[in-house]
Amino acid sequence: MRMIQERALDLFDERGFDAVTIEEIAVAAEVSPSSVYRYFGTKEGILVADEFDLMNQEELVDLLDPADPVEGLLKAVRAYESQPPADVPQGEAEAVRSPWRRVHYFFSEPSVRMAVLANIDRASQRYAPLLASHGDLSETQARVVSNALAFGYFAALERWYLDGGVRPIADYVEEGLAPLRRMWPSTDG
Amino acid sequence: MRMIQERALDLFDERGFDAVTIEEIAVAAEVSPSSVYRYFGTKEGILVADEFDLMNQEELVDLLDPADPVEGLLKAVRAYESQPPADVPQGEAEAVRSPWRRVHYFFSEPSVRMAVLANIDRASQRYAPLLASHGDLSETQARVVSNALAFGYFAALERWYLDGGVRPIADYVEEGLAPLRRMWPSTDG
DNA sequence: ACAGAACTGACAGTGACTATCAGTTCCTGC
DNA sequence: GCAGGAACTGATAGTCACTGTCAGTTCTGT
Repeated sequence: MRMIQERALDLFDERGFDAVTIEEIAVAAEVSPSSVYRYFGTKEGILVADEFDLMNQEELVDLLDPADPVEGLLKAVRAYESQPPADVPQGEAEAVRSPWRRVHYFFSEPSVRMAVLANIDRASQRYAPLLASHGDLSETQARVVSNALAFGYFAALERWYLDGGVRPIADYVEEGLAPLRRMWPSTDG
Repeated sequence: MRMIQERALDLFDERGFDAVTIEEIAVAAEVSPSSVYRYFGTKEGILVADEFDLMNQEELVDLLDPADPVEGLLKAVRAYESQPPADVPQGEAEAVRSPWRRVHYFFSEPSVRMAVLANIDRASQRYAPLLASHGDLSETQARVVSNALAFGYFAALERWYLDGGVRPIADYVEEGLAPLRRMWPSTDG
């Protein structure tokens, strides 16, 4: 399954997202096209799959403290960035390990961008109830704030991408989401 | 062109979005499938097209005052809601005029939802520079805040939909986006 | 009346995605 | 060991959204 992702990524980098067919990916990964769809559902899913499981884990309920969600989000991003590089041979170099290679397609390929938006939307839908139950927000407000955080993160990630991915993502999240912190005046300063 | 939209909407209401093909829509609207694609680009576009031209107009630069964008957004929504009913015969009843009929698909049909998200994303991208130039936000912050507003509006609209569309949309926007107002403390209270 | 632009329909083709069926592997109870 | 079922995989056929192109038509401006 990781095999499919890596082979697909190789082909995408080589010839572009649109120019690669599922059939070719299947051949390169030595599986059937059926299996590709079983695993990822869509072509975009190969790139987007579980990218935001970062937000899926129930364990993150603690992390995304409703009293200060921005700080929680920052913690999650920092944890993600500092996580031990995936079980990839060190020699394969940064290109494989770094999020850049995949994230690049999030913002350069329109259909992938849409898939990411949909994923963030789903993550936000799951998070909103937590915000409503633990905070002092109405359901509507919780949904709005949840979207503000989730898509605010997306905006920060895009800035990171547009800057070439040199500085840590967390820097952009911290700076970009600073205005949103005013929403919780009790934790200001 | 409005003909295509209305005929398509009739078919969607009758048999469901997925069960209707572009071919059938073309036949019903007495045009060729080519024309449908020329006008709307995608099947979802028939429902989503210019739904957010509300935000496209440059005239809204004045409306979406960077000093108080939430209030500006509210004004825009109120203006949209109170606009004279489209040139539809009065007899055809509310169902055609009201936004409900189309918005319904925004939240019930996943692919349409994705298209709406993409549209909001584009609108936000256009608005962010205004926020950066007129306000005291960095580019990254402007982008984040722009997304917070745009997708916050989306969340409020969904709540309106989930409630059955009985109260005005502006009510949900006003209530839902209240927390975001704290971002501009100067205009608070 | 005429040249060119703008619009439309017809056609052929691509490829993502679905549904279904049959074969294989793996896990369980006896 | 071995029947039986669940889980996984591959193969096939089919649908349909979407693209590109070309020819015919209508609508300009001069």
